[in-house]
Amino acid sequence: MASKDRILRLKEETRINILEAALQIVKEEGWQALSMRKIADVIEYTAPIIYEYFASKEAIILELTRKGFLILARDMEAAKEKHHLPAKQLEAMWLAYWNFAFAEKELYQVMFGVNTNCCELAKIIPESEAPYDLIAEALEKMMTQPTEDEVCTKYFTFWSVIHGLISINLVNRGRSEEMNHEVLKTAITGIIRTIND
Amino acid sequence: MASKDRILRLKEETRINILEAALQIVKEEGWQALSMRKIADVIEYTAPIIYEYFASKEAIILELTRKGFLILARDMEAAKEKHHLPAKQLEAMWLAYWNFAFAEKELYQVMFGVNTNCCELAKIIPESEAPYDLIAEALEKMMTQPTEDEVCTKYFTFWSVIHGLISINLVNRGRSEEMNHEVLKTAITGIIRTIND
DNA sequence: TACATTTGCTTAACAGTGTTAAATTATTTA
DNA sequence: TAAATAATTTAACACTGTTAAGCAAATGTA
Repeated sequence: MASKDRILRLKEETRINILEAALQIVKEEGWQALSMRKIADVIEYTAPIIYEYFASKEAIILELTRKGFLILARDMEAAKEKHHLPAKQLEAMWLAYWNFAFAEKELYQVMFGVNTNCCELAKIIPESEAPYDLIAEALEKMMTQPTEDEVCTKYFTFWSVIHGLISINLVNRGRSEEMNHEVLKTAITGIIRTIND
Repeated sequence: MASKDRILRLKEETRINILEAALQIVKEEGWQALSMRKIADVIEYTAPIIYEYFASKEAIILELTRKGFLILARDMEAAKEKHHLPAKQLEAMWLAYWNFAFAEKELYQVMFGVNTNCCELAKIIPESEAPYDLIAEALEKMMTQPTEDEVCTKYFTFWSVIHGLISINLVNRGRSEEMNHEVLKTAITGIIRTIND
């Protein structure tokens, strides 16, 4: 009964088609536009048959998330293998991580909970620039020859660490209080040390 | 006609009620559970009257976002005023920022695009731990006396900077390529310097 | 070949969403 | 009191995820 195999192969194929269709829609219109009926449209079926392959929309998203982690791991491993010095390996792996985030930004978004809906905030909400102004003022006083560019760079360095740590804590909550404190301290003193340097 | 004033005051009041109801629902059930009909239930009206006060659900969310930025700015200003040394001011302001994020985590989420849906990822997707394993291995080789705790701390320090910078770039896209590179380099070399220190 | 059964797929439906228009009720004005 | 205006609701539309019922084609069995 080789026809059984053929049918199983076909089923596996539409499973893949569903995932590909979903990712295609997300890449074209964003996560919020993803719907079961749209996926069905792309694979030229009606919505209910998707449930023969996935328990829910959530399950499809989860599978894409899993695929994302597999690609990320593959990229980081490849980067690691190109070097022998641990320090170089570190640098290469984080660069691979960085590149992955932008090459597969839709996957990165769902893997680490990054919403892109609220872009161009400053134009709609002017108040959103207050934090920058406050920090920039202090930074300028600390620098011997402050330039707009340098202040901005330092600001983003600080902001990145802190926002990153907050995001990580909010998304997969937990971590010990001490570790957070340690991370913050290490990062902030490390960055402050690089001012006028 | 003082009754005009009274009516205007009442209208202003239900406007506030709508915003408070929305925030209440979000705090109790999360952003994804927020709906116009639920808001209407809380303020004891039917959904359509909300449109007399806000053009859309999006507008309500935007107003809450704005309120969030106002609170954040107030907190940071208060922190700044308590110190004179710019370095101390910086530290205090970032701490205020940090505290705000957890005190008003729902507001922080919508202000900076942090999704909390995908928590406890490691339990559902084991592959999500691969990046940690890869990085940890390299970190251990670099440390003279590596402990699990220390490796973890360093990992999170790195991850925070990079994820933070990525998030910021994805959410309000833009920034110059050079600045990103500069921020990354500054942060990474700064952190590496603190290893075995 | 003829019938029964399973499979693949679709249509219809339910409960929910944001949003709008029409209908209704209450309030104010003349 | 009657007319006009404002406040509020009901009904509806187009969408969402999801489930159950129906149908039609392929398959298994006699």
